[in-house]
Amino acid sequence: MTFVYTTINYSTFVYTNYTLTTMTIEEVIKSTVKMDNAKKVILNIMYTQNVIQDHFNELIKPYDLSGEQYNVLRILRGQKGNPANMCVIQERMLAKTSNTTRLVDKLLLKDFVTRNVCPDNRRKIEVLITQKGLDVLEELDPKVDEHERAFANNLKPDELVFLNQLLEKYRTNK
Amino acid sequence: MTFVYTTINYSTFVYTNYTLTTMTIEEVIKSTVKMDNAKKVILNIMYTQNVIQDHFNELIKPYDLSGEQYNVLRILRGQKGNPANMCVIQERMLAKTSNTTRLVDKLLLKDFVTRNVCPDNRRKIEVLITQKGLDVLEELDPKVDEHERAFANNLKPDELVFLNQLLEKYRTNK
DNA sequence: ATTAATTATTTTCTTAGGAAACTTAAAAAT
DNA sequence: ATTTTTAAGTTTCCTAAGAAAATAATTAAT
Repeated sequence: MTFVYTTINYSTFVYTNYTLTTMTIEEVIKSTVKMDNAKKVILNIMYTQNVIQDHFNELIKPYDLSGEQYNVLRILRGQKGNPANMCVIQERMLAKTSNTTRLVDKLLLKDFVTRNVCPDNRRKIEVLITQKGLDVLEELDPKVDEHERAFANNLKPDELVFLNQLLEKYRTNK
Repeated sequence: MTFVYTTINYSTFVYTNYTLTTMTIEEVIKSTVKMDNAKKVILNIMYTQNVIQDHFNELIKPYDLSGEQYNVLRILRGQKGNPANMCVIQERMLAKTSNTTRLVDKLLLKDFVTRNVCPDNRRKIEVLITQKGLDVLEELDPKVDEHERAFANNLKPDELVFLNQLLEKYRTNK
């Protein structure tokens, strides 16, 4: 067991042979001035999202999928055989501003989905995930699970629950 | 005072004449399947970041600034008269992948910064915020404060502190 | 003193993203 | 029955972003 000492800036501690480094947001952005908690929370959320996303992008890089494309595939799998039309995909995505047509185009090129005009309402489009799309998701499943757990394991189960509640309450809109 | 009833999906309640709606992440993405907390936290962080960013983008839209550009201006103001070179700006930004040269180019076009080769080390660039840049930040200050408080007020002061701690612990890396 | 390696920044190339206009189909109104 | 309105997607135009290569200056190595 080794001990790591730092210049009090970082809270570094050693756990068997891993070095865990918890950095406050001020340390991350090397802030010189004192921030209030309202500002800190925003920066913490923005930065944490960045860390998660970078980690996730590494994970899917070998699969030639963007995060958004992966997300659309997940939505389509969730349909359990039923087709989803564009506006259904749109409303289930995290970033509502994304151009769904373009995302589905990309997935179509890779044969991960099919796209057909809905016979009942010819304005609508029916998008379905293919077996190839399901296969790639299945291959990714354990890696995504591990990615999620890697972060979640930093907290105790009840802390995780509380973090969810706090975030949901924090974004309550007026 | 009005009362709003929903189909139990949303936790909607009425506070004087505001309607507060707290949505769980499952409600937001209209998830049909049960998710574990590890996954929920990730989605909550990603989605909350989206909500904050959309809100902030509305705020700065009239000023012809992107969020990243605003961030760079903040870093430069934080230098209190000392110039910052590119790599200093880079390391203080939230998204480390951004192209700092391009960001500074944009700010230069608007006369919000100056850019000069460092006399001591001609590889380095000294970037300084101009009075015009300081003025636009000052004009934005109260609006940014309000933006931060609007979210922070959804939580009690100690909840805010705890949320910061949980996020910092959550992203601890191994 | 030259060559090699490193550091700091910029440029290029390609792909992605946002906003708004456009198309087509269905529903509603007269 | 025809016109108007609304809905669902798509396309276009323009700007932004990521990755990698390139440039230039400094430092290190032989």
